[in-house]
Amino acid sequence: MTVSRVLRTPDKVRPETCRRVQAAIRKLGYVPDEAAGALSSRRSRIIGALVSTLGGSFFASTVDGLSQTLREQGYQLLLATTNYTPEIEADSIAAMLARRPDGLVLTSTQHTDMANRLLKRARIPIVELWELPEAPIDSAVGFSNRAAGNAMTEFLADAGHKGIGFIGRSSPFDRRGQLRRAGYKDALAARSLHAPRVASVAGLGDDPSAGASGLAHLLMRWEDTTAVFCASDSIALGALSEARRRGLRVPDDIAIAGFGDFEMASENGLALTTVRVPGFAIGEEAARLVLRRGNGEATHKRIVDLGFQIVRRMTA
Amino acid sequence: MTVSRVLRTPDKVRPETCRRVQAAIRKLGYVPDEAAGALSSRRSRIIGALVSTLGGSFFASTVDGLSQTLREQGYQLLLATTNYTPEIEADSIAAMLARRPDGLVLTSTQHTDMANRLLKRARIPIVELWELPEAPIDSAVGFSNRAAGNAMTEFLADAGHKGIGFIGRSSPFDRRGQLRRAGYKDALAARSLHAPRVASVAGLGDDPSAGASGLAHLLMRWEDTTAVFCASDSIALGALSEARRRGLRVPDDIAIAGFGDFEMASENGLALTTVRVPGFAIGEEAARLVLRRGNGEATHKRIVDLGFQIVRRMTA
DNA sequence: TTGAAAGCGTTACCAA
DNA sequence: TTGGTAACGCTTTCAA
Repeated sequence: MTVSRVLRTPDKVRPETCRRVQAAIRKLGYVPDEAAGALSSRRSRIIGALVSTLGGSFFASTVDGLSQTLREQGYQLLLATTNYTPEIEADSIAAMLARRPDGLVLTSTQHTDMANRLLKRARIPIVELWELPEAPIDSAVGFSNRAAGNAMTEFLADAGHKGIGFIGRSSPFDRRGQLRRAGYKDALAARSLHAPRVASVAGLGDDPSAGASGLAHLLMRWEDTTAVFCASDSIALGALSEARRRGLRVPDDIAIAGFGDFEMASENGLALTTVRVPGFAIGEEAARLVLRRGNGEATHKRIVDLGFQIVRRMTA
Repeated sequence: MTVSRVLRTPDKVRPETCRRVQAAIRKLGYVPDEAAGALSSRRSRIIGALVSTLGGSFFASTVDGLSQTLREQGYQLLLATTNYTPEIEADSIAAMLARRPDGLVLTSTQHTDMANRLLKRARIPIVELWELPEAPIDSAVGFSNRAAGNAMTEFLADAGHKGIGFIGRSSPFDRRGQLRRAGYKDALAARSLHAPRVASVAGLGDDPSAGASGLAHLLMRWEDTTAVFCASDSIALGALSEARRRGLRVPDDIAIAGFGDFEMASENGLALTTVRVPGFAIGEEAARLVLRRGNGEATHKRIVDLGFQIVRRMTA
């Protein structure tokens, strides 16, 4: 009826009628059924997002940014966590596709064949986050983890360090961590410094204990290490606490740099020297991009580089 | 047709037919439309969740738990962030209701009148999280913030402290923080210790700088303060760093306790004495509860107390 | 500017 | 065990 018009295109209806309808809506407590609308119009106004986990600080702000921007545009967010498991991701993608979302946002970089097939067939905008893939499925928003790893290592080298270690996870699913490590290695090679000194800590998820054992490992194996670059601020915190336990002064005896610029890294917290990455902005931009592409604006840049920033504080 | 049965109730169909249908499904790449199913069956298999923000560590793990448990049960999660704004919450509730979710999960405790009306009328299970309200809208999963605040203050008093301060936010929307503070005051009164020593820091969201300025304020106003209880671990980190700046030994000169047991508080991180709260478990239990209530099992407990735990580490 | 009719892709219900 | 038919509550399209 006319009700639909009042709700979707109020200007196509006579003001008087409009008011009458709205009054009725209020009186009856009518809430339109978007599911029926979606079925009929073939637009769901839903965007799906897949993240490995919300813990660990990396993606939480991105989901915040996504959610906020989508809401402002009248869209809703369907969220699934994959727990770093490609099979769960594939299942979740299938489940989401069954809701006919107007777009999909992914933070993982490894997909099963099944997942790739589903994504291809879906014919909706797909945005990959937190990296700049060479061959994106559709489009991407993020920054170069490799360049970031490189930049921080260069920063440490510029500060005069001759022995620079790296602490990260060894998980094969942590593609981004591997890229940061690759950037670290690039820098060492470019400076002809020394062979890579890497402490790879087993397990998923960053946590401080990885930093503690990583620093211990590094210091035992390469005594002249004077700086460490950690793949996340959580790891850096662990390294910091291990250094303190050993009576090492930071940054004089050992410089420590993190990654992520989590809240705890701030001036009044750890005062951690780190790499700031635009987590929230990635979410906002992903929302805009997925909606634009959904509107058929295929002319836009497919890969958006939001950059990163070295933040110098007290630990390096 | 029979396809629907093969998908929903495979046991109601002859194995042979079942196989043929499944083969066809694969060959055609058929993905059922859940929206249409929802419209027809009046069950959407969607649960909506509203959180103030994912940043700040408190709710991220709860959403992880929710998402994981819902997925296991074949449900999906519609997520919205309200940015601590009751009006946004009300809008988001309306938007979610338009999707006909089978249940709603809320982390905020303040709702606008409009929101309350909508919630009442919805006739779906509503689960409130992270507190034990005296009069829940429907049901709740959490723990007593007041009891937790009380317990930590008692812990500090038991350790012999005679001057105990509290640092928290002053935001009126932070109901839970106020309850923790109330618990702190209860304990002081029960011990006949001293009048409350509260540093209320303006602003939304916990962050370390609140802890830094809070500690400075406390120490200036009440010189004989030897312990502070912070409304979150982030605040505690700020207090810790301020103490360090002042050359104060922790816990000898000043004991510092946090709240939340965030990752950074762990043994290899800050080694922070804190209150552990079951964030992930709240999410899991909320998922189970909302689904059970949706199945008409109205007999279950409406308020689930998951408790908390004082974790004694190195700072108090 | 408004209304009537025909779907959208499922599931519920009833026959066969 | 299977298939036909009628909703479910919208939007689209077309006619008035």
